Amino acid sequence: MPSQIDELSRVITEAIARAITSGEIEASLPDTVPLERPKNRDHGDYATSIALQLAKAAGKNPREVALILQKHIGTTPLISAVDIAGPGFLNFTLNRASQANLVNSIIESGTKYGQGNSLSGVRINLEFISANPTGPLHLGHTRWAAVGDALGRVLSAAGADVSREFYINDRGNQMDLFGASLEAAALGKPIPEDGYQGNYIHDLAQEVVGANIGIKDLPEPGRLIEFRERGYQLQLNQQKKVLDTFGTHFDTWFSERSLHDAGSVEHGIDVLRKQGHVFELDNATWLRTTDFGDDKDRVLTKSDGSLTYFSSDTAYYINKRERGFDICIYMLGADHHGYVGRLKAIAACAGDNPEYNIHVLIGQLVKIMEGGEEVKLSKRAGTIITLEELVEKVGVDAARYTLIRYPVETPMVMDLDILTRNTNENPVYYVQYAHARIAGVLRNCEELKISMSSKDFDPALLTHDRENELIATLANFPRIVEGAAELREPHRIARYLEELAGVYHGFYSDCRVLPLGDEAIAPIHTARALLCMATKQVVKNGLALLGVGAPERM
RNA sequence: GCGCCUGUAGCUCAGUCGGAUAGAGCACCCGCCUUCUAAGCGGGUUGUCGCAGGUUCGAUUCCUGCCAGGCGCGCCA
Repeated sequence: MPSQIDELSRVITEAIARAITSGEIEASLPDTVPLERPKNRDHGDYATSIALQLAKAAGKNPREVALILQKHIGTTPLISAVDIAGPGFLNFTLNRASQANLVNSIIESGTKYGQGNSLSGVRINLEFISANPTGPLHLGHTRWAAVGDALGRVLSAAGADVSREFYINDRGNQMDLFGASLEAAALGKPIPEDGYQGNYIHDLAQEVVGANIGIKDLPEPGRLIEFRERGYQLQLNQQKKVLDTFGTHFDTWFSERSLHDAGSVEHGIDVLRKQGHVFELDNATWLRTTDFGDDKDRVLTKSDGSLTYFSSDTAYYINKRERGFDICIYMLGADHHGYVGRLKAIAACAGDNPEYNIHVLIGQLVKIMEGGEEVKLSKRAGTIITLEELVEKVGVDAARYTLIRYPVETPMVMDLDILTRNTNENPVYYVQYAHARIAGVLRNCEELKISMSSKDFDPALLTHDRENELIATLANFPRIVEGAAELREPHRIARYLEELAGVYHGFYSDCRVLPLGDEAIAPIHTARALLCMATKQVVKNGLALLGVGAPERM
């Protein structure tokens, strides 16, 4: 079914064309017609500023242009009125009954309503969290666990072929430090100065010892390696388990070591060399990233022959592209924003388009408030808040929803006290409550044997302002999903759901769904029940995109 | 010094190609459950959109400069 927007856009374009042919307006036909939902409902269902834009070329004042277009548009089955307002806006009021047909099509589409194809055929590699396997996932990781997962769902809904990937940083000095820290903890020795200090190290060390009898008696350097490897596996499994309970799943757990073992790093450097951006200096091998806007060139192979972390990054990117991904999305913390330039430069050096093939999202840090005070987070002092602790305090749904509802570039503040309260101070309940409320109404409809068949649906009955507003809001959902995917901003889904829930609650207050008292069952009850059903579907679909539950009862 | 992010109501924050009277929740005040879930609804109060210029029919939005806060600038990983 063509959307209302397409239909309106077509009607307006044709009107402009007629106005041009008749000589009333001198202008060229615009490529697209700007159409928006006016904030103020008095301004109709849709509005366009096209007259203001054409006015310049036409040499007429905008209201005159609007008047001419208005004449050429006339009315159609979809449009019941066209008004001119303000400096020259054209405001469209749609036929309410024709809009109400949407209810049936939402119910037919079911879980598919909201999905689109704006990204169909695009293969996307979505990498997020990518923590070191040397400790529990903390708050920063948790923001990505929620947002990254939601983004994956949103991109899929837009038709993209998405693969979620967790890059395991299991190579390099920090792994040895991790091993040494575990070993020291197990032997009752002081943890190395720059080692891992948290309490979890001691617990983990005990776990390693318990599962590997005799490990404490191994000779060096085998003992340290054994602690490192056993600890690595346990810690990684713990991360996987926690993410699983959080509802965040990955298609691929990609080990940095495997990149080296497979010779991918050398291969990556070769690829870049062929592109002509690799050079030797001071006994080291460099990538000339400054050719593409990076602030300095980067070392791939150090003068002692060892490989840098940056060489893994380049190899990994090239590996992703060779696996067939069109777009590589990276989600990084604010403390890594310096990577954006060099990652883009890697893509450019590989001969790709950094504006298309690579997309880096930078998430600002999360501040935690408890008891009216900021909780200071420090790895060293062991005062990190883990994903597990957060979930324990506020639950999966509240944690996910709260982390998702803000744009990632907002440095957000999480107030644990508010999250813990099951009140409407927490927007997740506001949305979930709407879903549960509708579920309750529908249960009652069933009990009263109100027909829920689409055959008995009469769209002409849904003409109340509240009904109209609700239908208009439901109609926006596909656009919201598409926009969220396009802009990589899943928070738009959450904001939309809050609006939808509000509109539904308004409808609920003013429009009685069930027959009152001994009132006979009439077609209006069926119409409203189906409107409820469509709304429930959209709330459910929206929450599913966020990975948040849609309860039938609360 | 250079770079990225942020600055909108008392608080936490929305605000996609520039649009009409700048919004939501919380907080505060006043109403609404003898029949659908009151975790709700309706009404009221709240603004130098950090500051100063520029672009134009029109700027919270785009450009420049400045101020404030956060983060970052390794042959570390």
